[in-house]
Amino acid sequence: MPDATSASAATPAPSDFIRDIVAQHVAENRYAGIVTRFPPEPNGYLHIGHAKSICLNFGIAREHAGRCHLRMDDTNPAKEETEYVDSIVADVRWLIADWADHCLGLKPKGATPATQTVNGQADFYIAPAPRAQTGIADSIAKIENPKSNFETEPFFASDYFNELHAYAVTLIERGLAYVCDLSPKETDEFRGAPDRPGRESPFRHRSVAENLDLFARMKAGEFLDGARSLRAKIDMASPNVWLRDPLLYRIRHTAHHHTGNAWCIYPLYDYAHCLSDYLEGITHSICTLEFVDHRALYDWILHALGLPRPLPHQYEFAKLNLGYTVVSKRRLLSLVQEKIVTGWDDPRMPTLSGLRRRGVPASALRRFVTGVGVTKFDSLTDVAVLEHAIREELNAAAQRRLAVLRPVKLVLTNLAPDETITCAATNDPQSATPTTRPLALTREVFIEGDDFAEVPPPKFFRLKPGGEVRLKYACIIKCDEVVKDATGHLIELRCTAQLDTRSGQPNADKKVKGTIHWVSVRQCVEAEVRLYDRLFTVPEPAAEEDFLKVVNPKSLEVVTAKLEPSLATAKPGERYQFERLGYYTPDPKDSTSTKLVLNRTITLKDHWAK
RNA sequence: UGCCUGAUGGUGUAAUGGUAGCACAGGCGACUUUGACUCGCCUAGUCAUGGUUCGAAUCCAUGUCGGGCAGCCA
Repeated sequence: MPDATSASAATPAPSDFIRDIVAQHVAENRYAGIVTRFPPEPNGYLHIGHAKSICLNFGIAREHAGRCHLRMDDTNPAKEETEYVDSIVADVRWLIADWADHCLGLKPKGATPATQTVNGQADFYIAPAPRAQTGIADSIAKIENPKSNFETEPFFASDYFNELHAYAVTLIERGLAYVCDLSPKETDEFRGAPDRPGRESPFRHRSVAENLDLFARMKAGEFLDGARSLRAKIDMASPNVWLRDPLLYRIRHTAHHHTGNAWCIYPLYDYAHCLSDYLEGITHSICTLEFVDHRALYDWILHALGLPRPLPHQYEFAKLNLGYTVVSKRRLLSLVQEKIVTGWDDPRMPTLSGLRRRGVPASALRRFVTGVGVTKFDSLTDVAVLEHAIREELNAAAQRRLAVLRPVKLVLTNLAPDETITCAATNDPQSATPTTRPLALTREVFIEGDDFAEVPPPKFFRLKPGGEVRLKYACIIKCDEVVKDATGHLIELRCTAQLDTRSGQPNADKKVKGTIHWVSVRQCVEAEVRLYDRLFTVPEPAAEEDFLKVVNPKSLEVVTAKLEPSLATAKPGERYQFERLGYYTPDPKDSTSTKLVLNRTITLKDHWAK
């Protein structure tokens, strides 16, 4: 199987109960090929919970040389917008890049299902854009650039409205669906309760001819919203409430983002989803646990139609719950509206766009969700697992740099004011063939405020009065004097540099307990650095009565940092490890060539801090 | 007092009738010009009670606890 990343090449293919089922089907030759789908509703931004689903669906497609269709589940005209379609495509593209983009199933722009004959029976089918012809990378590029005349696009459930309508007519003709005049409120009352059977609608036994006529008039726009609906005729006494004559179509005189004003009746999820899967030739329709009860309806609709091709099946897994985070759309929205964050892509948000902006690599998200596994157990995953995955990826990929967040001036009294000593700093210590860059040591440097303590706590092995530490990549220094102003505030530290302890010098091997980072006062650059922390103070903010009350007031701290000069040209997309501090990346929105703005993706692990 | 679904260390997840393992977190130590990384060691678990079996996390029964379901949302 194709695999571009070395990290995942070393990782064995994941195994879980759904993959076991798929493998079984492959062994049995049940389908011609494996086709999954990721079907978001374009009414919000994708978040880390979606990442689990995306990686599962694309992962399975990838492991079986199959396809995963990206489909907009857009059957509700009132809630969906084109703006979201674009962000969803971009987020999915980013998450699967260099991993499963060869499995991304798209369709020719504007394509709708075609009629075909299977075993002498009429059938509808929508073919994906051929891989060889369009070239995934090419088609994606065009999708991402709306100015170009692209020829592929995601699948849209709304592209199937004609076929869905035809299927509904078939259901009516078979006496399996009827037009119901009950109001929404009455429908509710007639449905009964989980422990109490429902009652049949008085309109349940209309003739086929009357149902056909009424349904046609619904479509023609003769009735008001909610005045009538199309219902499946199943069983009002079923213990499964979703089988109590569920609604198939509702009337909505509302324009749709994709079909405009072509329709005033719109199919509901349960009706549209199984058939969309069928039309696209999906084999494994994987969704979350809340749809378990809907599976009987999924199967009922497909079987009621007597469709000629192999039917898709639905499988359910538990969605991701992550400690210290919320993902529900309502809560995410209120974080934005209450201005607790700056937007959907605020680096503290668990949205894919927020995580991306924060500097989290897509590979880290994939590593994370793979590690979490796929089960039916409703669990709460420790954020530490996510953080670990991020550090793993970044440790291997990020260039090392020196930066000081909270500068304290330090004077090397035995260096002349204009003297510079060039040191070699390692860029990539994890590499088999590390490279270096020059760093200038000067008389005045900045060190981290945290790295000096006038009254050191026990086991403090950084700088203290009379103590020695190594300046990373330079030499050992000794703190001779602490200079303070009249109010007792620290002005500067006066130290002696032991130049013969530099690399290559006679005493290079001299050991000291601590090594600290630094930047030259004369040669550094300044930057705004945004220090992010978790957004909430409790592991399960969604369980709070008011989750806004447990927002972490210190989730963002902004500092003006001093950076080594090589960082002056840092560009968005680049990721650095500031030694002894953490991983940082230029903010793609706010960082400019004249004003550097960096986001802290994550700190380094720090046992000492505990 | 309905239906569906689940329960393995602190957390997540393996073991599909045959040695309860892995990862994260935590602890101790080694290494270290990053208190990082890496490496070694350690802590800690089968919801309960019965049953079947030579043998049960696994199969059966009962119970307990958790999650989901009664939108013309998805």
